[in-house]
Amino acid sequence: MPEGPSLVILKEQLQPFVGRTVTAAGGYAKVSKQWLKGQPLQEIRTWGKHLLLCFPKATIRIHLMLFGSVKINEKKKVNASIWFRFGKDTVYGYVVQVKMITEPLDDIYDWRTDIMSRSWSAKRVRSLVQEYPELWIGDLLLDQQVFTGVGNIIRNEVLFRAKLHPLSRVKDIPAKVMDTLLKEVKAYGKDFLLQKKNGTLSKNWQAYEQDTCPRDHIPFKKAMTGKTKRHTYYCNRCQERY
DNA sequence: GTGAATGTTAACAG
DNA sequence: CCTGTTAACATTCA
Repeated sequence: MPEGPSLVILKEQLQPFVGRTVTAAGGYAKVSKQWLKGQPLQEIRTWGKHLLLCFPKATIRIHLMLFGSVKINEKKKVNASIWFRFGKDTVYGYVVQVKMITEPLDDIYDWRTDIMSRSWSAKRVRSLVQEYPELWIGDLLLDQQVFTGVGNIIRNEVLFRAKLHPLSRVKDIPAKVMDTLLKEVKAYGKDFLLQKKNGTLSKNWQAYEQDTCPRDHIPFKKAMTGKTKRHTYYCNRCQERY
């Protein structure tokens, strides 16, 4: 369930808990939790696929990985990796990876690469991209240090929108095409968020999990491209390979 | 029942 | 030592 935009939705759902105080916390995640009791939830942030629950003493980082979920007052059969009670309400994190962060967030996170952040900077991302001239763009798009919050769906949709082949070498991609790609990453992040909210996300996919190219009406290629063992969907005709 | 899926990292082999 | 592969963590859906 988790690419950058899904985390933004999660953050919004949890917003009512900001300002409330943890009355108990637990879960099987190997992270200390006893300190959470009595801590008010000060703020919720996201960095790509990281959900950051900020308390005075420290921040709890939650990553949903592939199967994780965060639920409010929904007790499942399986134990929660972590849970927080706020009086009568409980927030559960199921099958999530949990980490405690004590450093100031600004020291460890570069908000300029987060596609869902107001601080996102095409300029910053472009200069980072140039540090990997030999990589295939399809691989680099999944690098969270460069394209923070991009997952396999966004990767496929954005390559299609930019008419760019996943097996293009970064150094061979014309500047204009790279600019288009960066613009589409940001734009599709926004579209993803809106479509997910109104339940039309998968309906609007043009490439991901599709059989036919909507532009050329020929079959998409479905393959594991590059080093990444994730499926890529692309059209050999309209997505140019540089 | 089987396999694949919006993910990442630690352990291992060469 | 560096690099590439495999295992591991589980859940849900087709």
